[in-house]
Amino acid sequence: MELTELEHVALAVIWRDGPCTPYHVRKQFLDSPTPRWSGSAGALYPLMRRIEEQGLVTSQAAGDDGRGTRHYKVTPAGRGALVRWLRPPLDATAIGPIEDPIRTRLLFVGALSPAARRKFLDGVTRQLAEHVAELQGIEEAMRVTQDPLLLLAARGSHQVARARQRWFRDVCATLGQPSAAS
Amino acid sequence: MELTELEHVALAVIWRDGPCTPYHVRKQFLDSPTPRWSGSAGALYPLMRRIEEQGLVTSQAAGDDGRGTRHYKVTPAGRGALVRWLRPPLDATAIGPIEDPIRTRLLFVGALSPAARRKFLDGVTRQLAEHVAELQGIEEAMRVTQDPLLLLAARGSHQVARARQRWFRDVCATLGQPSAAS
DNA sequence: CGATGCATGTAAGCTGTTACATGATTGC
DNA sequence: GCAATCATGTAACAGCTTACATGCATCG
Repeated sequence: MELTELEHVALAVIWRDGPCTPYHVRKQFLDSPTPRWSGSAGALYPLMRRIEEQGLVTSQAAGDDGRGTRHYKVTPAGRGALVRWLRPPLDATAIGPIEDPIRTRLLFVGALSPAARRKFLDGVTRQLAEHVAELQGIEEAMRVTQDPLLLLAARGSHQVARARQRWFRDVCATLGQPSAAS
Repeated sequence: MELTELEHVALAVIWRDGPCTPYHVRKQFLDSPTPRWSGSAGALYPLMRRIEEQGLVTSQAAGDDGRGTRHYKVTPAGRGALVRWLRPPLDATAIGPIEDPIRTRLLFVGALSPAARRKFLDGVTRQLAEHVAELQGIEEAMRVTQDPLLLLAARGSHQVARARQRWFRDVCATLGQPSAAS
């Protein structure tokens, strides 16, 4: 009966975007600038039937549509589940440490020759710079949409990416000079 | 033939910690301060047999052990796979945007009443402060171990967490002044 | 010598992905 | 009217987790 993160987010999208189709929900994931889920049909169509069986949403056939499209909206019970999801204290996995594949790889740079290690540091520095620039662009774009929540979210990913970039500069400074540490 | 992230990390641990047992590898995940995988036996025992079949590691029975313990070490081919994993350009999922469940939830705070929204902002602020303090403690602990890579990694999670905390202060300022006194 | 924890391993299940199939709609 | 895309859906699989089973070791 416990909902997964994806189920919660799908429920939240249905709440926010009124009666809407499974495809609309999918598109939120497909179009997300910071994709965490693929928005695959194989995940979402069964998911929406599942939460309907649990009484969190109801659906209604779209009369004029020949392919059996159904429009979903949240029930009071679904609204309750949504509010519980947002009510502190948030569970540890929501607050907890964020995974960072670069940090993971860094632990094993000892496997590289000095030359390869320098290439690693330089390459990642460059890729991080590109990544930060991209997120900055997204933030600009969100500023135009006038949606304060989307803008705040975009600022979040941008700022976290910049912190990561600053951290990696530190890493380069520490590892770049051989025997600078002791 | 393409290795997953967990397979790569396990391979890297075997490289770093010399001939070692599956249980040793498991423990690295079990004891990690920033856990991404559970270190479950069900994942790791089959995994290590799998990468042995691929010729990335070899194993050898520990003579004096009655339970068939085997010690694994990486082969030249495994070393090659490890180096390829670390060679830029890193794939997009390694560089790309970091997921943040708080950011996700923020998009739907509109579902909350003003009072509940205030509780959300205050509660998350407090939880983030605790989280940052914990990561700071881990960084201090790593400073003592004298391992520069572990220290850099701990600094990374700490600094990213602080950036997230600063961002959330911005969020609070934008969405309504919380009673943030602490 | 019995309880507790260390260590190896398996079975089943959950969650989501990729790939495919198919019908409806739209644009040229 | 035909191709491209929109939209719905299913089947098979991948990757990991939880829960269990079991043998060895250690310490009171």
